[in-house]
Amino acid sequence: MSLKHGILGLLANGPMTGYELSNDFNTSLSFMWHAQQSQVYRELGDLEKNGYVTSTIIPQEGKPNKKQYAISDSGVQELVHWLNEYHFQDSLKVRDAFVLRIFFSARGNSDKLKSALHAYVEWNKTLLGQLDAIEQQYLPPERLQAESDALYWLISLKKGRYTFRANVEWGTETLTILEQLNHGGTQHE
Amino acid sequence: MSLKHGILGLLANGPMTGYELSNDFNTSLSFMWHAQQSQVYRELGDLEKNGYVTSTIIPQEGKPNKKQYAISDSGVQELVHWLNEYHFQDSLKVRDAFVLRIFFSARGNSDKLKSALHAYVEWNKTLLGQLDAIEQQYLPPERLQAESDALYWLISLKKGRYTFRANVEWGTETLTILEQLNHGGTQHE
DNA sequence: TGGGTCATGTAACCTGTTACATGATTAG
DNA sequence: CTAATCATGTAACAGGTTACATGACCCA
Repeated sequence: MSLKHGILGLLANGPMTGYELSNDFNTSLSFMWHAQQSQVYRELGDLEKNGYVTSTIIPQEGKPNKKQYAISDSGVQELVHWLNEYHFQDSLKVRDAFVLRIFFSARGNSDKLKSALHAYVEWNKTLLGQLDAIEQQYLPPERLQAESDALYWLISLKKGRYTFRANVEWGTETLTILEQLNHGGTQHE
Repeated sequence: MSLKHGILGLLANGPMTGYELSNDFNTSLSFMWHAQQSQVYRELGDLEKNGYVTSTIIPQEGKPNKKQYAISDSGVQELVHWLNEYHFQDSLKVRDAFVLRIFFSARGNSDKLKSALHAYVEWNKTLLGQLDAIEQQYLPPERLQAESDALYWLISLKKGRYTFRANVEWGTETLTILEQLNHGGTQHE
């Protein structure tokens, strides 16, 4: 239900191609909504069929033609309607295969688990660094003063920070617990 | 891919019915893996078709018959194989419609947003309380000493705590930011 | 007498994933 | 010369959601 609205939201700031949209969902937006390229193209097809967006083909030289999508009036209407629903229950439906594995890990290999946790912590630190880069690129201080969008950008970004920081803290604490176990005696596997 | 292994993991501790499995995924396990009842029944059908589980019908009086599933040898094998993969990339693919909405909220109604955030914070506090209840019910101190499973239970539970706590902190900070905005002057909508 | 729990599922639909296909240009 | 980037998509499949269907028992 929401990739649709993610696309409409982006197009509300100006026309974009499927390629550009897809890149955004895989880079600067990936900490709040991730999507596959093939999914974006399919969704754009549906949106156009339903009249929420229109498309124009832009010829290019030396590169493949672009197909640029623009939001329609009914698209804006649909976006605003969705926006004001503000329910959050769906976003709390967790599906975390990594934690699920750990839950069953008495049957697993504890060395593998430790190195996975280490990589997990490092990766979350990398993600935190990416958020800093995004902030520097899209949210210079002068923009925060001038544009009302920028504040909501910043708030969303903070959500990513809280999440990844929590992951780092949990991972680090867990590693400590597992190390103590090893030194303390009883070893599984 | 992982509901399958979640079911196998639970069945590794003893036989269960679809109804019981489904309840677990909607209550005590929901902070790490959430699943619909209909999904559990479908998955059990597939697992049985592939020989990972076997079923026995247990007649009951005054209640509908139970269909109890037990894990097979190849099921255990499949579980252990999955367990030792330990990759975490999937669990970091975010899809958070609430944050996405906020990202576009310059076009939305800020009073609605504030009350939604308030509810979000309260709900996350409720979830934290549920984790405490789960810990008290399943993880009394004596069990942590005695059973090696219990440690991994606890670690998974901590993940839920970190996550929901981060949500509370982010929501609270965001509310403060939005309040200041209102008092400071410029109002959207 | 109305709603909750116990207990099984099916069907239709929507969303997400993986893999494939094409083909020119550009940077290392 | 090889890999990445630009740019479009399709097809098949896997996984998740919503709604429906049945029926007895228990509690307020």
